[in-house]
Amino acid sequence: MKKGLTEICYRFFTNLANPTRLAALEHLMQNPLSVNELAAVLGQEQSMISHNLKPLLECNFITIQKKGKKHIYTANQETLTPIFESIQNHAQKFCPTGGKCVREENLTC
Amino acid sequence: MKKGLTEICYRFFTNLANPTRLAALEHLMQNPLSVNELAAVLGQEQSMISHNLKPLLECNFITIQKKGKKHIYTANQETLTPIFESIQNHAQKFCPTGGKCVREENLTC
DNA sequence: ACTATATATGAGTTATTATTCATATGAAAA
DNA sequence: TTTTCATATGAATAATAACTCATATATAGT
Repeated sequence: MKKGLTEICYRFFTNLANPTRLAALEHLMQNPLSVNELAAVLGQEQSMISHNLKPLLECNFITIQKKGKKHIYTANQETLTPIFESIQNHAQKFCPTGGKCVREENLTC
Repeated sequence: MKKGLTEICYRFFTNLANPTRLAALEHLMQNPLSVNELAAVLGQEQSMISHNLKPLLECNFITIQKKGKKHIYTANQETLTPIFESIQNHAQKFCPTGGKCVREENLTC
């Protein structure tokens, strides 16, 4: 692990450690959506979606494409697909019962 | 992205979105260490290290091995190596200047 | 220009998470 | 069996991040 990666990783994980942003990404991974479309599908206020898309955009987890009034956001599949796959692998191997861990004493993973 | 993965990812990212835990992992990726060894090398209090190792252990990002009084912690390379590699890839491709992003308008990634 | 629509931003509040300090537990040595 | 060393835990405080509401900006249509 290179020097400085800790800092990059911290920004990376902090950015993604948010249920609204993850839910937004989950939808954007399937197809690009506008802010209001995301708000509708997630049942959240528009301003909350905008606030949460901003950091995702800043770290290029998503890209924006402005079509008239609408801002269409697209997921960065190149980055996100392998990350989510790694997490799925970890979950399958180490948290197989979905909420409980392999090791008996650890119940919150 | 499977249903429920958002929740797993949230725990995953929340757990890792912490500079102390990332710094600890950075060292543990190189070789297993005890709590006090980590405290020394990170210049942090023992209780803080213990507090931060706990969630890492709970999600099996690290494992513990008790040798007498000492508790030796080992990084889960299988999970962590690909994750950190993915992040490095992302950083190289999308944040090449280390702090500034590819897209001009995004300066905080 | 004026209105409607879509999104972004700011500031205040609330909620969550991290840190610290004191203390408890547990294992080995004297 | 009590002392020491190593780690863990609890509770209070401090720090950080999220959410909400009001409002600003920007684009397009009338």
